[in-house]
Amino acid sequence: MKKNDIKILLVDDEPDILEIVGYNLSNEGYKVITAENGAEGVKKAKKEQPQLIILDVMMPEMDGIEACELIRKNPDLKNSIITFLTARGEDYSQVAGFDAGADDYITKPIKPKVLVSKVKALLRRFKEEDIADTVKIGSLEINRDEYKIISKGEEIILPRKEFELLSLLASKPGKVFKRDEILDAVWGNEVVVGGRTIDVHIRKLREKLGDNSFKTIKGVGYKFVE
Amino acid sequence: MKKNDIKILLVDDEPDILEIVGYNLSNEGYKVITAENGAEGVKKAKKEQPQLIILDVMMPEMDGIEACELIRKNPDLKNSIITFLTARGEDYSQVAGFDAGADDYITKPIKPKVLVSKVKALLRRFKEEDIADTVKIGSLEINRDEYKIISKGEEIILPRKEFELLSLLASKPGKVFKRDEILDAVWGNEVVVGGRTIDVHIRKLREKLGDNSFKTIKGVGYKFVE
DNA sequence: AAATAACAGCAAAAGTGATGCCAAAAAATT
DNA sequence: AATTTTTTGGCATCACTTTTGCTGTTATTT
Repeated sequence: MKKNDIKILLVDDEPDILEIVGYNLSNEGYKVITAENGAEGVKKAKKEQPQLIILDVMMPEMDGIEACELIRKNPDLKNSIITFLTARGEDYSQVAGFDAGADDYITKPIKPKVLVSKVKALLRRFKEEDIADTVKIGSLEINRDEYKIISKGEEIILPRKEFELLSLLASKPGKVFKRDEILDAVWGNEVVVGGRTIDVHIRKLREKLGDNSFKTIKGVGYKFVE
Repeated sequence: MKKNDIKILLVDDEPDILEIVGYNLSNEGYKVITAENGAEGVKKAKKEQPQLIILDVMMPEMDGIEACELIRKNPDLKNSIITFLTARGEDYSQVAGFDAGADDYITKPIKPKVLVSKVKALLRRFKEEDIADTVKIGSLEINRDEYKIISKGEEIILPRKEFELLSLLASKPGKVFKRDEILDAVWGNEVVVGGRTIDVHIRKLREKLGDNSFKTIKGVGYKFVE
């Protein structure tokens, strides 16, 4: 998982906090989602499945503790890390927060450096877990692990040869692959297949992904463009 | 792992701190080991393999930061949780501490209730990872200890191979496991079994858990999806 | 400009190979 | 010994792959 795939949900009723914390985390490369109250926070947590949730304790309507409990009840979110934002001296809320299932708390006033260090430390474990072998080209996402691709948000499962062909072409967008090269890479240099084989696979890919992505260079080969 | 099997190493040069923190944690049922300086702390950490290490930052001879770095270098201790004890306002040491590989910090003066809550919270993650050897994926719950699974609330006992196969596939939902990989992981690379063996086990699992969870990627392998 | 040749697109058909399924044998557990 | 689990081989099937023959297009030659 790359850094910019890590989502952090920030829940606070003060726009200033949202602004400054959000800015600092975005700057570090994280994808930041914000919510302005507990209810909205819970909703977005369920929808976005963030790895880290930063919850202000003191909020109108639904406070952080309650939101935390609701979030923890959701099984999909049980691996998320939840940390509270709390003013110095609110020791009571620390205890209650931990009981509600929080992993940590951050005290206000917030110091950007401390915050970022803390977030990194909290996420360290999470990061180490899964590094997906996935490549992104524009709106196309190729996932070698799962033998599937995501095009325009839609998941498509491709047969082996088609997948490998796409995988090859998309590995260097813009580069023209000669027919020989393709044959070598996808079919292996021992196997000999007829001349029209590649075309047919290209056609299948065009059907599934849209014509415009695959350009034919006559007499040479094919290339993939965004 | 029972609570009284959990070891906490406490490193501080002030006997008072050792006394009060140690007392509170012992009271909670944890096994507490103490050290009075950094060097001793590192030594005991290596020897005792505690799950949680609480390090005072300010100590004569070897300070907490240095000790932390040394501990983190030890591969056996890389899963230990390290938290610093620091006086309020020492923001510098917080940052340096995280850089040195700490997971958290606790500010002095220490409030027993906060301390205990925090320790519990820190250990919770640890417990979930290593102790409760059970994994949840959607409505499926896999209990490696007892070789059984819970699917849609119903408890199912699976034979070894079936269990291991499911366990493997479900360990990374979505990921396609190639036949070779499966053979390696479940059967071991020395043993050679016929080609139809995997199919049959997949079939059994499909019978027991429902068709839709196991997808076949022809020419590649299988994957588990929710 | 017309004729020719080379090339790629296309659809359908044929080929192939991997997987599903079964029933039965072998092995392991009880 | 009885039962359960695991493996196996045969067969059918289906998905994927490759071929085929045709068409249209582009490039080359005359």
